Amino acid sequence: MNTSRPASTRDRLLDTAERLFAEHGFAATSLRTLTEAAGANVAAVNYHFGSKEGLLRSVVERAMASVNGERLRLLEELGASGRKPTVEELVRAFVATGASIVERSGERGPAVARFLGRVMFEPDPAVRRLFGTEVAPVEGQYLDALQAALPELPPDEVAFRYRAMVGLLGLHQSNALDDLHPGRPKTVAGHTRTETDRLIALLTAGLQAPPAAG
Amino acid sequence: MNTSRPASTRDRLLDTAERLFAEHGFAATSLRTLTEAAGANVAAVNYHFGSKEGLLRSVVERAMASVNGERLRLLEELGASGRKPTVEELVRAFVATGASIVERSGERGPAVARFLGRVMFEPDPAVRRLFGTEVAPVEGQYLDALQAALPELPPDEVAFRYRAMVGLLGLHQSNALDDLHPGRPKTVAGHTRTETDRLIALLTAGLQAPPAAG
DNA sequence: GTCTATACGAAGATAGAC
DNA sequence: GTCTATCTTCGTATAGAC
Repeated sequence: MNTSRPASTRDRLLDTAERLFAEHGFAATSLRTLTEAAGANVAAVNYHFGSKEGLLRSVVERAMASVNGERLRLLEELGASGRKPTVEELVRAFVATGASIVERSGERGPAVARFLGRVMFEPDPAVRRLFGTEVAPVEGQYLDALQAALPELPPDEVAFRYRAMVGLLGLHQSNALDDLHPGRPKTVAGHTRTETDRLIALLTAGLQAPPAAG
Repeated sequence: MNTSRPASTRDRLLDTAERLFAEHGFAATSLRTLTEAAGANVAAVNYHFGSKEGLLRSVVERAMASVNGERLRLLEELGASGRKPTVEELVRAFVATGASIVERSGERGPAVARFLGRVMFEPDPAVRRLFGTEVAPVEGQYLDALQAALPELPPDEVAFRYRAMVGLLGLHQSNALDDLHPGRPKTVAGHTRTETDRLIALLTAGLQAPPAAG
């Protein structure tokens, strides 16, 4: 019934892993469940990716590739006009990219967003570092642009706020905050357009706050 | 060597669980490791707490009890003066409490903070809800106070920003963001005073942002 | 090269004897 | 209250079919 099911075992493993890791997290997803859902054998993971963590690495890399590309493209676009990008433009470019992957990757979209959001908060620090390695290429450029837009702020503070932005976006994407209110109805797939706008509004103001009275 | 080691198996289990859950997370901490470190038998957990999750519940309850008490106390103190608390005062009361438990609980302090920060982002939604249930009592009062301080904002938006505050504080306490920068030296125990101030500055400005252009 | 069937050793939680 | 025995499930390794 799923006509778009990828032909190769390798691709099915990547898709299934992305989906299940997004749903249940890394540790809680067993290779047996995963391979069964992908219609493959347990050993296929080891063959194609070396290990469970190797599979995770591949999923992260694939997912981040498009996000990184899009972020750098937007950053270039902002700089192309000649004038310095504002804080709001930078925040919007960064956050909207996270939100837009939901549409960009077709039906895989929501899983990609949720998966990436989750990876940054996995209990295992090695898994989190996996994410850190993948954002690194974009990070430098965004930090520079933010620093230029906030010249009165010391670099330490800019870095702190950048990290807060990344973290809050991750929480937003993983829907982790929804469970914090017991009564709150949980969002199923993504987030409404207005929730993303709310996040951008909060971050734009937060990044422009006067420096902390150390 | 450890002269302050609690006498009862139950208390030793609570302390050890808090410490190990803080260090490695819930799923990654095996009952065998835990009970061995606590000088108890594997089955002791089942006897005292019913299950591994029952143990977690007890640890969460104990840890949240002091935080909740302190937060309500501060909120009352702010309201006692007669005038309406400002956004900054509310943010400071909420965030500083999270940071202050580090000192308040003696040598257990850093573990408590890290543990609580971690619980909110565990992959298992049931675990996250455990935390949600425990913050609930304070939540209503803080939401009311925030809404009073931000009368021009719709309740939805106030709730969104409150959740962002809780989430960002959790990230701060769990040090999850440190691994996102590969080169960054990891903080060992807690956070510097200035990092907490930075968080307060960012949140205070973020919460006072103009409403999102929905 | 791709993939499957199956086996292995370690670690998990729990039930029931004591 | 404690300990042990047991049963399950995990990730990985090996051998070979196509």
